Parts: sequence; structure tokens; C-alpha cells
Amino acid sequence: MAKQQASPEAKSAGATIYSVADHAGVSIATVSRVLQGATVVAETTRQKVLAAVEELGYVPLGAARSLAVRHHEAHGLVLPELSGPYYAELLMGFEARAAELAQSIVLVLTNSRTDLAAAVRQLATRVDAIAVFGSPAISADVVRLLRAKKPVVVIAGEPHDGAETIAAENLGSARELAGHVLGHGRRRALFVGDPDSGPDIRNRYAGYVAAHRERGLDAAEPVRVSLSEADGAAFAQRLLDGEYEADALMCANDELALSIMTTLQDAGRDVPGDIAVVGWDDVMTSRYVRPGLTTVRQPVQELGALAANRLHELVSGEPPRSQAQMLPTQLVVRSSCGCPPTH
Amino acid sequence: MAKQQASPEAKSAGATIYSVADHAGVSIATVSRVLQGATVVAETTRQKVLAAVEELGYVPLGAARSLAVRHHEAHGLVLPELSGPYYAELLMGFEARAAELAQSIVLVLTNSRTDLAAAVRQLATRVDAIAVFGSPAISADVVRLLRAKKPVVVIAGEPHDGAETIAAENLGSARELAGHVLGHGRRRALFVGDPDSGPDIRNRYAGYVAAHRERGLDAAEPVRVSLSEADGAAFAQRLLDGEYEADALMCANDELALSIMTTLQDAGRDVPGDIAVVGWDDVMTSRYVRPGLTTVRQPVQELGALAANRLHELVSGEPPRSQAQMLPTQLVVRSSCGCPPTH
DNA sequence: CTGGTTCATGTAAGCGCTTACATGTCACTT
DNA sequence: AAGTGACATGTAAGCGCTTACATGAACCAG
Repeated sequence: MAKQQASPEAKSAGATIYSVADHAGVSIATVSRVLQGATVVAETTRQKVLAAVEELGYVPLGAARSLAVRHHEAHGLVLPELSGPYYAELLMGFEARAAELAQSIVLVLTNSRTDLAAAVRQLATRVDAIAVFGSPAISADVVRLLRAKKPVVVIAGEPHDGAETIAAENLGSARELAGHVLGHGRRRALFVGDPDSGPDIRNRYAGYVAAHRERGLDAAEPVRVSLSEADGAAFAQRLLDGEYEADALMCANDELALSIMTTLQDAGRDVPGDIAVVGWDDVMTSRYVRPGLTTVRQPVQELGALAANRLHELVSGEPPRSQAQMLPTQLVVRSSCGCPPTH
Repeated sequence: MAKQQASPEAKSAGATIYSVADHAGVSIATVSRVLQGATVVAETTRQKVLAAVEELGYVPLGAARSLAVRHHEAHGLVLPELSGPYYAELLMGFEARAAELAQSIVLVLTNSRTDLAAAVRQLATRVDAIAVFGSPAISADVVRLLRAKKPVVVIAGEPHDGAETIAAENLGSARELAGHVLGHGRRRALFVGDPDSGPDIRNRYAGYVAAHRERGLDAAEPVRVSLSEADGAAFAQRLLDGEYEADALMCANDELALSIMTTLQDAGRDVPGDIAVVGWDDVMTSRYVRPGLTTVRQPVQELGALAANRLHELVSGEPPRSQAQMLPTQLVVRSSCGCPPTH
């Protein structure tokens, strides 16, 4: 009956470090100390404080701490969207590494935004550093950010002035993949995808061209379609209508390849008999589909993790790298290219 | 030559509202006013301020604003992971709605965390409200959060004391789906998945049982496996080995269904001839696979959007709903259930 | 018993914003 | 010419933390 002075319901909502200190009979400095765990506090006082925290349901106000310590302990990540496994994996890798570094992550998806610039500006307001996926849509704002001196790393994008770039290797594996297809004797291979949609696709096309050149072959102009299932199906239809002629299709990514391949098959074409189809990314579906899709696997999670890691290093004062970092990539041969099925 | 007094390189990194005010020759209050855009400011001063902001590369410190206005303008989202389209879509829906409401979103993935409780506590520190996906792993911490009086909504989880719940409908569509399969004359249908892994799966199993009961049939015990491709393949192998006997499989989700179906097919079984297989979620692969997978489509994006929306309403002072909200769900009949192919 | 250490704790000064309130200016009215 | 509003801007008091520094208690050596 002795300690019932505390108002039983005045708790939680507005608990601050002051109310906790009061409740525990100590100063706010002591409360802060036990919560940060850095300095030594006598065990008995620590228990008192913890009890008060518990009792009041105290949750410290992150903003106040951030203001006092002068950083946010948070990284920003700007991605176009999350459909398909690519960005999701990137995000997982990023999140996992950020978690290890005790950084919160705040996410912005650009496709859902009408005012992208405002969103990015807002983001810059609450994080210490930002990783941006290199969609062409955002370059201007990235530059603005740079001027505002938040460390920025660009993932799979154009090397912007001053911002670090990290990406997966494209040119070499694209050359290898195209070479593999040509090795099956295909002579009318088409590249499907728009090289202008970013450096990734541009380099894949460059690899396709290089593979042709090495063999003294002419590389066709790319078929410029977006990386969506719908555009894939539409292109396949045009192919069926005779608008294009090809015995192999090197698609800019798996989603495109899959929708094209399925549309062709449903129309009675034999893949790879009549026409080979290869993709890029090695999404889950590519394993399940028959024939299995030959493609290229990127270390997407690692890409994300690396971005988070660099961000942290930059925040900790390491100098920016001028050289773009490049992660190796791996050819995955299944049977849509003309190789015999192996499953 | 007259206005070159400004130090050319002292910019950005440490620009504060004070330096901007100095630079523009106004008070910090005025700077704040033009940046918030709420109060009227004379056009000429507004221009001066904007120019100073631009020149100094000023980015306001979110933490300071949050502290002053006493909320974060951010929502938290706690998800197990992001592999597969389900969570990614949920996140997209959530993000899109949050963006409309001008809320930042900070993301925590629980599978990558060793100390989940700490992560959630940290999260609570920097957001106004939290949406938690209802994995059983986190219930205890959710309760702690509730005590600490941050609004919480639980997505597809157990109705925890005080926390709102929102979910997609399971029981009815599961009954419908199971009924459909039984309608093909299958009499040895198995449910594959663990009803104890959460209310979603539990209700799907309940629907399976109800469909049997309605027809005077006995429902078998569920085959308790986790929702992963690996476990699916393992189960398929045991089925092939004769450990189970079945003419239909109702799987707890598509990933399971797909890996099982493919494993069976690769072993020479005819789906749906020998055995029907149905799933849940309608992931992209389910469209591409042959036979097309019969499944149930959930309004996953809407689920996410609804969560974001409720969070905002709760933060704005609306009273919590005691009734769980339930979104309708839709049977997608393709041919893995025994129906003729339609594509 | 005194003075010097050591160690736990308290005191108070910010961190960079927002905003209620006070002040000053102008343009009218009378 | 003085009084009155209306309006733009400045002043200053917080918001809830962290942390350098000051204080005081406890202990030990001399």
C-alpha cells in the first residue's frame, strides 16, 4: 500500500525522459545513461530506471535523440517499384546490411509518386545518406541532393557527378550469353529491349553487339520495348504477324523473355526449336517454365548490401570512390537457348 | 563584383535555418514560414529566402522539425521478408497510400534480425504508428508497443489485445476452392501446409474441412510443412515414394503448389490427370506454368493501402475499430484443378 | 583526521526547428 | 494629423533528448 502514489493511468502516451526520471527518482541524465548503456550506472539505479521505463511504457523520441546527436541513424533507399523479384531482392539485401549496421531504412518508391523531387527532398531531411536506383527519372534530383551534401550512391545507374556508382557486370556476360546463342548456329538473333532505358540495358546490348562483331556478324538494331510483360506479349504478337524475322531472341530481362516465350508457345511455335529465347535476371519463374529459361543471374542481394555498406562508410567519413564498383554476374544455361534439357 | 562577400565553399554540409536566415537577411521565423508555405510572406522576401536556400544547399533537419511539431510524419511497417510477390505487393500498396498521405515509411524485415524486439523498439522511436504483419514471432513485442501507445494495426494476424486487425478473407474462398476440387470428383484430397503458422492458413484449412463436411466427407489431417519451395519439393518426393496417397492437393500457397506440381511432373505424374494441385495467392508464375495453377487471388495491394490508411486515421485521432476488417478474395480457376485449359 | 582519488550522479547548455505573441509599417479614415 | 487596422516580420520559448562538466560521497593513504 505504500508505493501507490503513482497515478495509475497517466502513463505512456506522453511519457518523456523527465517523467521517467521523476518516477525513478533520478535525473534525466541518468535515465539517458542507462538507456544508452554506454556509461556505467550503479546496478540498483539502473534497475529503478528500467522499472520506471517499463511502468510508464516509455518510448524515447527518436527525433529528440537525432537532434541531440546530430545524425539520423537511418539510410534512405529510392527504388522505382517492387513488382518482380529484382527490386525486392535488392531491398532485402540492403535492409539486411543496414540492420547489421543498426541503421533504419526509409523507403521511397518513385513510381507511386507524383512529385518525385519533393519526395526525395523530404527523404534527405530524415536520413544520413541515400542510395538511389539509377532510373533516368531521378538524375536531376540526385544532383540537387549531392549539392546538399548527403552522401549518395547510385545503384546500376549513370555515374553522376560526384556520386558513387555500384552495379552488376553486364557487358561481359551479355557477350558470353550472346556468344552462346550464336554458338547454337543462330544467325538472326534480335535484341529485345531499349538500350536507352539505362546503362544496364545499354551494356547488355553492347555485349550482344560485341559477340556478333567477334564472329564477323552484323548485329541488328535493338527492338525498343519496355521491360514489361505487356510489351513482351505485344512484341511476340508482332513477331507472329511476320513483322520481324528471327531465330533467337535475347531479351533485356526475364519478364520480357517469359511473356514472349509463352505467347509464342501458345501460338504453336517451338521454343527453342523454331526460335531460341534467353533473358536476364534468373527470376523464380525462369526455373519453372518449360523449356527452362537460359538467363544471367545477378548478385542482387549483394548489390543491395554493398550499397548499404558504402552508405555507412561514407557517413563514417570514408572518402568517396571515384571508380564504379562492379559485381560479377553468372550465366545460367537451361534449355530455352537450344541446349538439351537437364532437369 | 559587389555581392561576392559570401564564402564560396562554406556551404551545404552545415547549413541550418540560421545560416539561411543570415544569408537572406531575414529572421529564422521567416525562413521557416516560406519553407512551410503556410503563412503569407511577401513575395520579394520569399524569393530572397529561396535564393539563399538554393545557394547554401540547405536541407532542413527532419529531426528538428519532428521534435518541434511533435510527430514524425512517418509510418512503420514490419514484414517478415520480401521473397515472393506477396510481401512486395503489400509493401507497394502500403507505400503508395502512405505517399499520398505524405508519410515517410520506415521498413523493418524481421527475418534478417537477430534482435527483433530491439528493432521494433527502435522503430517505435521514429514513427507515429506501426503496421505489423501478423507473424507469430512478433506478438509479444507488439503488445509492448501497444502499452507504449503507438497505434498499431496487425495485417493478417491474430487479433491482439487492442490492436486493429485487417486481413483478406480466407475461410469462404477456401471452402469454395475445396468445393470446386471435390466437384471434380476427387475424394482423396490433402491439405498441404501448417494451420498453426497463422490465422490465414488456419482459416484456409478450416474452409477445406467445411467443404468436406458439407458433402458428408471426411477431411484428412493437414500435412504440416512450411511455405517454402524446398519443403514443397520434399513433400512431393514423399508422395512419390508412396508415403501419402492423394488425388488432389490443396496447398497453403502458390510457392508450395508450384514446387510440388513441378516435382510431380518431372517424375512423370500427370497434373491434373493423376492428381490435381491448387494453390493460394496467384503469383505471376501460376499464370505461366502448364497446366495453369488454379488458385485464389488476394487483394494484396489493397491490404497494404488499407493498413497505411488506417494508421493515418488512428494517428489523426480516430478511434480504433474493434472489428477486424476483411477484404474479399477471388477464386482463379485455371486447369491444374481438372478444368479444361482455357488460355 | 585530512586531502586526494575514484566513481556515480546531477546540472545545464545546447541540437535546429516551429509558432504564439509582440512589434513595426503602411495605408486608410476621420 | 492622429488613430486604426491589416499585414509582414521579428523575438523568444519551447520540443525531448545527449553530454561536457561540476558536484558530492565514499574510500584509502599518510
